[in-house]
Amino acid sequence: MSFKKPQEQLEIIKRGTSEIISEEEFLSKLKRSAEKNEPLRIKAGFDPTAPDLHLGHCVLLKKLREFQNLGHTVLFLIGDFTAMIGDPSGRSETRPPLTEAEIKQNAKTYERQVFKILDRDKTEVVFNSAWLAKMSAAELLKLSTLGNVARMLERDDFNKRYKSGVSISINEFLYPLIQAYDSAQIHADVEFGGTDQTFNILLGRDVQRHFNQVPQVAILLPILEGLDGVRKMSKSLGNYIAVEDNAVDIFGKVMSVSDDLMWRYYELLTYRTDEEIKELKSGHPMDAKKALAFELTTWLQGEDEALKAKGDFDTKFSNREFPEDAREVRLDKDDNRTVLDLVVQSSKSLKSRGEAKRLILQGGVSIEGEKVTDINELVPNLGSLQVRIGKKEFVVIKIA
RNA sequence: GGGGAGGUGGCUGAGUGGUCAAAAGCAGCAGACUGUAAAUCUGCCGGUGUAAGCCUACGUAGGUUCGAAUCCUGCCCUCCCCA
Repeated sequence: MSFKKPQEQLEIIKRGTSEIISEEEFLSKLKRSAEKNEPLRIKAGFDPTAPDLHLGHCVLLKKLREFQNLGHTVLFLIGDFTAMIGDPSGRSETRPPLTEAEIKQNAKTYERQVFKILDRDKTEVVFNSAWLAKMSAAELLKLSTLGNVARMLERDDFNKRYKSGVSISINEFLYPLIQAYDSAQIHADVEFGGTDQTFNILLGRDVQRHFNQVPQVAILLPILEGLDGVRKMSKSLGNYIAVEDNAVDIFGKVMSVSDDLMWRYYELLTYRTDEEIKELKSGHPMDAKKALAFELTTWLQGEDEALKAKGDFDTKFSNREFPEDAREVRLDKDDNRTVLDLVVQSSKSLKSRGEAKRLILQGGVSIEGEKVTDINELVPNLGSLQVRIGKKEFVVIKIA
């Protein structure tokens, strides 16, 4: 296998990254790889507790894929051992430790999602339990001497939590070290992560030096904002687009994003060149957004699904028509069925009767295109009815 | 080990015996406006009920009281100061 010129590779990888530490080191690694005709080992670590991958992860995965396209090997590291202990980092509530079976299950889910984007042939999936489970207490203690409290407290999130009086448990101090140790174990040439991983990745360099290895290069990627446009995309904030969302949802969620955020998504998630983006900016924002939605949907769910999703979106929202493939619900005859009953019986999204009542009273429900606001109005007791519940739910109700 | 502060709805955070299903903000939902944008404005925002009400809920288990998020006791958890 032959590699592109190191300088060219650097340019490709550099695009869209937030920082590379350091570029010179990276370049020399690329040079050596090309000379020896050996792929670089690119590490990316994942926590198996949250197997619901979203676009935030995709920023990283897309970059990894670019590396693979250049001929390098991705080491997809699943932090199963760390998950088994129960990682409390980030949030105040401690997560319950996962069982071995759960972790296996999650890892499978991971692979299913990840290979939508990564090249399976150039990926090695590794579990850190392979070496950590065997680690002795003595070795762990030795490792822990490589870090110190003052340094740990430099890390931004620790620092904030410490100052504001939020608890930090000892094992959280161990996590960065363990992650760093992983890098030494797998002899990573490069480690990838979001900018929030800076500290951990840099610590990896120290640990590798300790083991007489050439330290890994840190490649840091920007954090993708979620649908709200402010906070980072994350599952717990509910502002995410999951890799496994269905095409209609992906398309719809992208369309609901603000114009500003749309350009950010273009930059971080697509292969569009600067010129193309400029061109799009000069047109109507909605066209650009539809193009983005289509592109991302295609990426994750394939073109056929994306086409359907686009069609669906156009009928529902652009043309405000009732979609043809709306969900169908069959109900038995009932002479006394009110609008409220109908909505409660057919909706999937409403959690309580009170919520349904509110929705109707506020004008969020229409039957056969007519807005209905009287919850006690009786519904016709025959045939089929097109019912719209809230913004997103469309149901065809068949009464027989 | 000693001393102090605290744990409230998805989150932040007010509330120190009845007027508390609990202020305010954020998030969420709906309507108006639109490009299903965003921003803005309006309404809603524990469950059930047409409603009065009832049920559940202020870390947890008890207790005091006609009445407790509020007072007392035990337990769990967090933070600060001292050692």
